[in-house]
Amino acid sequence: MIETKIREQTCDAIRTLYRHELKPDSIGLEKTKKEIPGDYTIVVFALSKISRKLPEATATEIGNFLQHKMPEIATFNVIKGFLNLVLNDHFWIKFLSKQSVQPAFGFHKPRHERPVVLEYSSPNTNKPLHLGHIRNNLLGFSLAEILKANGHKVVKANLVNDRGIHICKSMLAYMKWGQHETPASTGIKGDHLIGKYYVLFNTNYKSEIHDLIIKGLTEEEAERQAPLIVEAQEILRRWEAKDPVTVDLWRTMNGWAYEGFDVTYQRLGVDFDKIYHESETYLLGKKLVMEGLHNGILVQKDDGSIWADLRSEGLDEKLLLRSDGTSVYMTQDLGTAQLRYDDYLPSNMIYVVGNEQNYHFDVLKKVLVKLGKNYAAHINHLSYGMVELPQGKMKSREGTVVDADDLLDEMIQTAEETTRELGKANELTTEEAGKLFNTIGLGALKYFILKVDPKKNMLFDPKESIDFNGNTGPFIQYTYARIQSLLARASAAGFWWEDAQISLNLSLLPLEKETIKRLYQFQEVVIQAGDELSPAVIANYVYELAKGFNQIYQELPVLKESDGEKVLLRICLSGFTGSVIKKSMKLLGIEVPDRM
RNA sequence: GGUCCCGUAGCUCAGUUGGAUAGAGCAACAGCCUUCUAAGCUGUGGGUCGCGCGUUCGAAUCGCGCCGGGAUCACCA
Repeated sequence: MIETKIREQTCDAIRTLYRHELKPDSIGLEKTKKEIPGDYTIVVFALSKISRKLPEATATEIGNFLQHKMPEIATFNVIKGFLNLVLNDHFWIKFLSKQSVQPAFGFHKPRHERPVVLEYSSPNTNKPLHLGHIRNNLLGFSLAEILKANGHKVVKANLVNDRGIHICKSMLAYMKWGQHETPASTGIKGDHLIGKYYVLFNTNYKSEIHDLIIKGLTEEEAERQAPLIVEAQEILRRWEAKDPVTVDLWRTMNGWAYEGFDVTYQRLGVDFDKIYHESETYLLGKKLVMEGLHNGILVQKDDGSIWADLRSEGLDEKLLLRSDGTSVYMTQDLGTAQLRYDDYLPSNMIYVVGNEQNYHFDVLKKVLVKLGKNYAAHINHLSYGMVELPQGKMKSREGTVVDADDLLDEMIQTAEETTRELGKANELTTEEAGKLFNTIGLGALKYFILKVDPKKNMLFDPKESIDFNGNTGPFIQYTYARIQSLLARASAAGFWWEDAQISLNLSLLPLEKETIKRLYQFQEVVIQAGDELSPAVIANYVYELAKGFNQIYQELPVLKESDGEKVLLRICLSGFTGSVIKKSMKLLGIEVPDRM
């Protein structure tokens, strides 16, 4: 990469001119601002201490040295302490003509090392997926693509939370009021049917609490003593005791949830290499806890409950096993971490989990360290922000959630309406049109979510449906489709961009050069997205790329250009841009249509 | 209350290993389709980067203190 070379040569310049050693990384190198002539800028303020000369003089000396040593540098200019280097067009055109045809451009060769286990999705089987889960799933899938592009082996793992008190609540409500209805008998998608009973439980539980408070109990007492919660706890005990009737219903209802989830996953276009079930990992967790107790690392209280004392590490005590011997969330997560480590010996275990669980992961790591597990250091919590509605946080129990399936339906429907209004689907078959609406609707949704920095909370307003103009998925898809149309016309005229022989002596217009430079950047953007675990880096990049291309498309003729050499250059530039758009979108899990 | 995160244009977001006059989109207004797809392009207006102090040649970016918002501190997950 040219940046590396500039850094190294700058160090060489400083060594030669000022007898001083610097590391290439310590050179302040950035892309030149748009309004100023130049491609790369070296910030020399800090170097003037070494040269003991004014910043301008230092910059000029280094500039002269670099221009002499690097044939890529055409000229340079100095503004205050900024040394702006102008690379010659030859360099950029050579890059374009060589790299545009490399299928692996921007991607790294597989590294032969231990895999990364990337956990994402991890639904609870007591309710259907909502917008928060969509963010999780899109982030997880995209990150897997990005890590693969960086040469990592990735195991996409889904840890299904299929046991616990929350499932028992849905089960209890079903036993009481279900009247043996099933997804088949009601026509309701399995996960939604279960969600219905979860809500039903909570409604009735709430009114029981209300009644008890009226009878004089405190809120806390009422929450603990309400008959429904006591019954649900009894079901959890029966389940852990493997009571056949309980296990049977549990298996049936979870099966409904899985059927429902599979449909939603498929629509979202996400998948997994490995499914873990809490019901299969909690026993290992229990075992780890018991070992810790016997080794004196954990403590047991009088009521039989088992705890980790983390007070010396700035946290509190943490329950690991209830007094009745049943497991909590942390118990199984200890087991899952161990299992995952044993299964893959991963170099890195990434958990895509919301930032509301930051404390959980602090505790998880510290407990594992206490238990002597060195792999705790490789646990990496990708803590993403909440999706908030205008009224605030979504709450399943209060019904203020944006359901995943409903949202997908709406997005696809809006895509259809918009496309028809523009009169664009007329020539397509029903099947093609359906696929296109799906591509656009999902593209809009996915891009909307992924363009935001994962770590930040984001707002979704259901009343203002997601846009299709401006900085959006469909805008980028549209740019891609335009390019494909252009290339089709080009090949009809006898030009194939893949084997275009571009003259290296052309001079570039500012718009052309800008886009070539941006294509060059793709390589570092992929690395940055991988380092930062941030699809948003890719999303913002591809938007800039598409925007820049649209400017070219609008202002410069491609096929109608009179200079044949220029036609080749622009076709090649168009084809390369299309290819990088497609790659970027693939890293986001977004498809691009050839026509729209 | 303790811990952590956030606060950039009317709205949604970029920009944060310190660098040049702080950027996009949406919304508003004004233009551009007899020429490669107008889901596009061009232009105008819109900012005490929450507030204050400090570090620095230089702060939206780093430090400290406030103000405002959120998360979490469960024998929930």
